[in-house]
Amino acid sequence: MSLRHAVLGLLAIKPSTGYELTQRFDLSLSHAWQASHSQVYPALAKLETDGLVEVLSEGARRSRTWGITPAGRNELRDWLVESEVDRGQRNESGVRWFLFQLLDPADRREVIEREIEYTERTAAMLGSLAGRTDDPNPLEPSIDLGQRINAVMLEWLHDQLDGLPGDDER
Amino acid sequence: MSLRHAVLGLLAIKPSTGYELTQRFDLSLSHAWQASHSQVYPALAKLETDGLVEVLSEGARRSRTWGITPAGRNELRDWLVESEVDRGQRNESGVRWFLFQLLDPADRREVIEREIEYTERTAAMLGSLAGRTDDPNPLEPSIDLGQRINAVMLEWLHDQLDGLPGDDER
DNA sequence: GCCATCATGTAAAAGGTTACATGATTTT
DNA sequence: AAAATCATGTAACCTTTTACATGATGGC
Repeated sequence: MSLRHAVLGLLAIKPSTGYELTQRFDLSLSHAWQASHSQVYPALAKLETDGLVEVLSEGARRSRTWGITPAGRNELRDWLVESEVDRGQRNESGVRWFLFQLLDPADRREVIEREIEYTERTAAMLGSLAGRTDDPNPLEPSIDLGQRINAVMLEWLHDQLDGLPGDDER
Repeated sequence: MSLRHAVLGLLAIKPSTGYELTQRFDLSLSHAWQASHSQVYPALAKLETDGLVEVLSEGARRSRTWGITPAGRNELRDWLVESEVDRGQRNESGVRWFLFQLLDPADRREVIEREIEYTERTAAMLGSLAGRTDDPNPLEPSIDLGQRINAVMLEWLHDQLDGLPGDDER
């Protein structure tokens, strides 16, 4: 279970209310982890009983701002450094590309073109994230990685398109 | 739910018993999808009532070999071509790299080195898969993609290592 | 005063993992 | 004959998603 670690991590970056955490899962972690508020609130309650997070302040509308405790930082650090990475992560795109070969050329073309569009949109999004020279962005490394992977993905997709039986033949 | 589609896909490649399917999930799809036998058997039963798979033959030890029906092929094709890709795939490594910045340089070095080892092992494994020139491998494209992504990953990891505060300073 | 949004929670249903259970065949 | 492996299934538990439910505040 790494929902708790994702929550700890987000709180280590910045204290937040449960509501804000839900938004941050959507904005900055949606490509890697999702959690809706119905998971976040119980998770915070559990982390509190474990002494890993604490309420820093209470605000309007019954809101509570949570922060990570020193014990929470230890737990997070141990997870990141000492624990085994779970490599058996489910990946729907992986399944799709694995089964891709079963499609006839016309369908393959359609799938590839759809994916090229998506990849180009992602590239643009990553580009705008990286382009902010004003602040020294601590996320720069993972954005950079995303851009590099996106680039090879695009290349590969075009190679796959080129490899299709040409529609100029008769 | 794409467990059903993964099962349909594997059966579209080759008819199998439930037991063999479990093994094939482990061998060829473990990087993208896992399913244990306790998931596979009920899934086959469900797919049968839906008319998407059928028993082709019964063998020793009460074993039954399943195949995909024409309706099953339609369902699989529709999923691959017509349905939206679920992009919100959970990715523990993604979370880890996102939170990576929170670690101090010594810990970062440890994590990167561990990851370089893993990536090199993966590269070797992919290389041996791709090196089989004897059969025209229909999985070649996804192996190729895996190799390319692995290569940028390795580059990025070395760049991250180089970017760490040097331990030659005093 | 009404609506949108902020804010927090619980409950039901679906999906997935681990453990339990059993029997048949092959290998040693 | 015992052990390993093939082969299938169910049950309990945990996690995740979707739906239900409610109240507070700020802007119009």
